[in-house]
Amino acid sequence: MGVMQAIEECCTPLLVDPIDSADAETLAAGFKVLSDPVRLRLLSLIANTPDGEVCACDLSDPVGRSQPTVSHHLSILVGAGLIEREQRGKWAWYRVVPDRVQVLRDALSSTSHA
Amino acid sequence: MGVMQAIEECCTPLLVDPIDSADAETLAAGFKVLSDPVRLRLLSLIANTPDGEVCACDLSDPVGRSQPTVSHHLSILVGAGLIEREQRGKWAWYRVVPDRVQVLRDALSSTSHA
DNA sequence: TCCACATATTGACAGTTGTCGATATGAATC
DNA sequence: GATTCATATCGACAACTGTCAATATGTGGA
Repeated sequence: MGVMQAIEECCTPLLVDPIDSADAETLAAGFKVLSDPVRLRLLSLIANTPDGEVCACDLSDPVGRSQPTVSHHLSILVGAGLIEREQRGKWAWYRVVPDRVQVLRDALSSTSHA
Repeated sequence: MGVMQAIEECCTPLLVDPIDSADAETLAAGFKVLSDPVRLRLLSLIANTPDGEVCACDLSDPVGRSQPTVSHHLSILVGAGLIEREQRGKWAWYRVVPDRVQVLRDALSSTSHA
C-alpha cells in the first residue's frame, strides 16, 4: 500500500468544515486502510477478544487467507497505527489502538465536537 | 469502481462485536468510496455550502480535476448513496445525505450505541 | 429545427492492490 | 550450531483505479 504513515489527528470533521487537499490526502489514506474486507475483519477479530489481543497464528484461519497475505494486511494496519504489534517469543501479538480508529470516526462527524 | 451499491445500515460497530465477512464486504466498499482525496474534498465542498447543495459546474475548479474526472467521482458518491443528485435545467445539483455518512461513522464506534 | 452548453460516457493508459508460492528472517530449544 | 517453527519478505500475476482527451447525451433557448 505504498507509503504507510500513521493516521494523525489532522482535521475538523469533513461535513462541518471545508477540508484542504493535504488533509484530504491524509484522511483518504486512512480510509484506504479500512477499504479492504480482510483488514476490517482482522481489526474486528483483534478487538473482540477477551484480552483485546490476538496472536497472528490465530488469524489466518478465521479470515480464510494465507499466512503471507494476513501478515501483509497486519503490517498495513500497523503502519497506519490502527493496531500495535508486540513480539512475545516466537509469536507476534496484536492489539487495537482505539484512539487511532476514533480519528477516522471523528472525521465523519456531523457536528463540530462529537 | 466496479459494482456500486448504496451503503446500508449493516452491522454493529466493528470494535464492539465481531463482524462477519458479508458485512465486512459491505463496509469495506463504503470506506473505499472515502479512500480517494478528491472524493473527500467533493463531499466536504458540497456539505460546506450555504444551502448544502452545489452545482457540478462549481466543483471541477476547486478540486483541480477535469470535468470527466469530477463527474466520475460524483457518480461513485451517488452510487454509494453518500450524496444525492438533482437535475435542474442544464445543471446538476448535489447534496450530501448525512445519514449515509453516519452509517460508516457508526461502524467505527467504540461503544455499542453512540 | 438548430445551436450552445452542462454533464455523462467511452477508450486508453499508467500506477496500484490483493493474492499466493517460495523463500528468508528471527526466536527458542536441544 | 543445528533444528524447528512463527512470521516476514520477495516475486509474480490478474484485477482494479484515477486520470484525461474525445465523444456522446441531453437540456433549454433562439
